[in-house]
Amino acid sequence: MTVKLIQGDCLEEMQKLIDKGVKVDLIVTDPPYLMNYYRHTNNSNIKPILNDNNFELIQDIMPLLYELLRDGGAMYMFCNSNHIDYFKQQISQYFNYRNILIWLKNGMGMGDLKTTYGKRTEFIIYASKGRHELNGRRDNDVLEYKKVPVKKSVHQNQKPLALLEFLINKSSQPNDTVLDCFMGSGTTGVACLQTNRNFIGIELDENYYKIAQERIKEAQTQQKLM
Amino acid sequence: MTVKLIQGDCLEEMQKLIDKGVKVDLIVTDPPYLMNYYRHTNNSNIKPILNDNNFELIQDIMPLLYELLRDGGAMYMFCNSNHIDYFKQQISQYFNYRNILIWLKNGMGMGDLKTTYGKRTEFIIYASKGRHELNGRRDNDVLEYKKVPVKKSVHQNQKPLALLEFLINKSSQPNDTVLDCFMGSGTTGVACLQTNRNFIGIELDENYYKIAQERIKEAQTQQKLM
DNA sequence: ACTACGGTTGAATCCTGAA
DNA sequence: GTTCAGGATTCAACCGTAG
Repeated sequence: MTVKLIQGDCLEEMQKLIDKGVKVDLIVTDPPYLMNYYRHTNNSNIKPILNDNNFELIQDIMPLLYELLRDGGAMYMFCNSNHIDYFKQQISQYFNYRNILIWLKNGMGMGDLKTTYGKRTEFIIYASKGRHELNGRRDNDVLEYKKVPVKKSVHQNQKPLALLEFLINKSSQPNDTVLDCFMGSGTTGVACLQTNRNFIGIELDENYYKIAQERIKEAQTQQKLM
Repeated sequence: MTVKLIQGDCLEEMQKLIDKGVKVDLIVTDPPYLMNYYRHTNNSNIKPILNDNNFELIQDIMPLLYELLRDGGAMYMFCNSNHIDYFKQQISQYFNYRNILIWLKNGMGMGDLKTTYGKRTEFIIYASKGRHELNGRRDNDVLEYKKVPVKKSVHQNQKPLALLEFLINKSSQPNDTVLDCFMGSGTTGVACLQTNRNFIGIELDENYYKIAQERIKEAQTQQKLM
């Protein structure tokens, strides 16, 4: 299995991959959610989120993602309910929109306690390039996985490993290549190692890039020991 | 408690209500989902679905709904994942978008078995006019209610009574007035009787209008007996 | 006539939950 | 246990019309 980690701007780096003729079999990624907020936590590893409502980024990555994905490949993009409309429309401009999957978490999110319902969900838009068949039995659109506890997490929005493994298993084969252009702390990469997929991960932030490197290296070491 | 049932076009009838100065405290409605397909069922009470992708209708009702709702009131609008982006954007043009609630059903939908995940969910967009406080404890965005079995239902997509009662209780007080401009078989009206709310229901289809009349009359009779 | 295109019909088909 | 019916769909075959 090969793991390729790239530190840099995902637009530039994806263009370089395209220029080299790279194709991937599956995209699994968790882009910035276009929100301005700070995370309230005592864990100093976690940085405040400073997206400037960067809608253009989401728009700009779509043609690159589409170009990089092989025909018949799938994409899973995390998204929260606030921007589901924008994400769905952007994705639909290039890909075949298929499902909105619901990640059903334990616990509730924050937000105004009196005027809104607690958020126990996050969305994952599933789309394909051409016809893509899912592996295994017919699962449904509700994926129930516990959150990674903040105390154990190194990234502000770390996704459960089992959830990523599920998506990878549904939509790719062993030895396929998976791309995550917003790698964060590298959970997708670890999931790829566990499921025998090659991985290409891109991350802009140096701190997260190093964390991802370490996590993936550690997972590789553990795998060799087994 | 007063129940007002109107047979007619909801655009025209809502305009008449506005002209009379009517205001409602809550809107709960289940509009056509803008889909074209035929339903496969043996229940002869249920008509095939023949929406002609009437996007304009959804657009046109928004200003009327907004005008009819009192300041501080809420709206719950059912929607499926295929058109969630369109519904959310239309609603956001007038209302304060608050949450996408997930109705978690039993069973799965149909559709391509190989390329899509089975749908176990439907969406309910919760929005408000100005600030609206929810009643009772803080609930979350996942509402688990079993489907009404087709054999027991009189409408193609009858919603569970308990689900409607939940929404009504969260966002209105006894003696408030609730509007449903796509009444269908009148489940919202029955839920209003159960929760001591006044009800205004509008339905275009004569067949469903009569069914709603009967169901609501029956619910009233049962209530008087108690 | 032959293709291209668009709109409509109905077959398919698997997991779930109720019986 | 085991059987059995049904689902806010998608796909593909099939027309009818137009170029």
